[in-house]
Amino acid sequence: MNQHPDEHTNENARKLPETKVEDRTDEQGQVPPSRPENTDIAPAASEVDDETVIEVQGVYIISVAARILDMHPQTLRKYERLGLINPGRTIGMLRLYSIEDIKKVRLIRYLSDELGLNLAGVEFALAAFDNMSAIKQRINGRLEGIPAAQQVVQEEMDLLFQSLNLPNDR
Amino acid sequence: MNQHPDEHTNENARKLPETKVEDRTDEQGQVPPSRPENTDIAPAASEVDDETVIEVQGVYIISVAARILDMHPQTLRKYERLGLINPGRTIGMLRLYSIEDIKKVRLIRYLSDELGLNLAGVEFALAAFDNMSAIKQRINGRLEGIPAAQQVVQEEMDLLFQSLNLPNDR
DNA sequence: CTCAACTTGACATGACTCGTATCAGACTCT
DNA sequence: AGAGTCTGATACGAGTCATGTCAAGTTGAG
Repeated sequence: MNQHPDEHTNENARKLPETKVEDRTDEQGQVPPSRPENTDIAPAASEVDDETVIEVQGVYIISVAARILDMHPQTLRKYERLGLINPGRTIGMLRLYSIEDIKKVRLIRYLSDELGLNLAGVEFALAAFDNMSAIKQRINGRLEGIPAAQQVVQEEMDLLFQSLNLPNDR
Repeated sequence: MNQHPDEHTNENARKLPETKVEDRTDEQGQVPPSRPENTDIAPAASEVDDETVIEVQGVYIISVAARILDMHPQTLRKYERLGLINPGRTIGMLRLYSIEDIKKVRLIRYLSDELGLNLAGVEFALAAFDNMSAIKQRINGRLEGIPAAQQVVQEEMDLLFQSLNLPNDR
C-alpha cells in the first residue's frame, strides 16, 4: 500500500470554514422511505480528539464526504463528471457535499449495487425519478379546483414511486 | 468459421405451421411513437428464392425472429432467461415470437445500445414503463366521473412517457 | 509563508457484464 | 431421415466501473 499525498490519507474530519455558499439545510423535513439503507450520517465525531465537532448538518469537502459514504473520492468525482451529482463549490473550487448530495449518492449506490444498474441506467432512473416528481407536481397544479382528483393522483403516484423502489421525495 | 448444425445456418425463412397457439395478432392498432427505429419488419422476403412468403403478421420461430431483428438467437434466449421477454411456445416447446415480442426486443435493444443501459437497467426501465402504464390506467378508472381531470392526467402522463424516450403504449 | 489537502487530466488495472460462439445430447417437425 | 430446435455448460473479446497512480497546479489553515 503506497501511502499517497492525495485523499484518503486525511484522518481528521475537516469541517469546512464558512465559505461563500448558501448553507442549504434539509428543505423538506420528510423522511424518504429509506430504500438506500439509512445509515444516517453521524457527522464523524468521536474520532476528533477533543475539538468539539459542531453538529451542524452542513457541507463537507470530498475527503469527508467520501469517508461518510465509505467510498473513494475518485468515485465521487466520476459521478460528478457524469452529471449524476452536482456538489457545490467554494470560491476556490473545492467540492462541497451537502446532506442532499450525500443522500443522492446513497441512492446512486443503491441503484448500482443492489439493483445492478450501470451508470447509464442510474442516469435514466434518476431522470425518470425527477420527471415523475415534476409531472406529479404539474398535475397537482392543474387539478387545483378538484381536490378529489388531486387525492386520487396523489395516492396513485405514491404507489408508482413505491413500485420503483425509489424514495418518494428528493 | 466453423459451420454449425445449429441456428443461423438456416437460410430459408421458415414460417411456422399452424401450431396449438392462439394466433395473436396486433391487439391494439396504435403505433408507438417509434423511439426504437421503426425498421418495420419487412418479413424477410426477397431472399427466399421464389417460395412466396405469406404476408401474415404472425409468429416466428427463433431463427426467423433472429434474422428479422438481425440478432443472434442466443441473445434472444438470454433475454428470455432473464425474464425480459416471454415468447410463446409450441406444444413441442419451440419458441414463438409474436410481433409484440419483436417490438419489445427492439425496445430492449434501443435501451441497451442507444441509451447504454445494461440488462439490469433494461429490466428496471421495462418495469417502470409497465408500472407507469398501469398507474395511468388506474387513475383513469378512478377519475371516471371527472373527464376534465382525466384529460389533465392523460396529457401529463403522455408528457412523462415522452420525457423518458419511451413509446407511449405497449 | 508553509505545506497538507485539494484541484484537473490522463492512464492502468482487476473484476465483472454482455453478446456471441461452440459443444453435447435430446427432441420436433417436414 | 435429417435439418432445426431445445437445454445447459463453457469460453472469449470488448466494454464498464471502481479504484489506484502520477503529474502539475491551487487552496486554505495555522
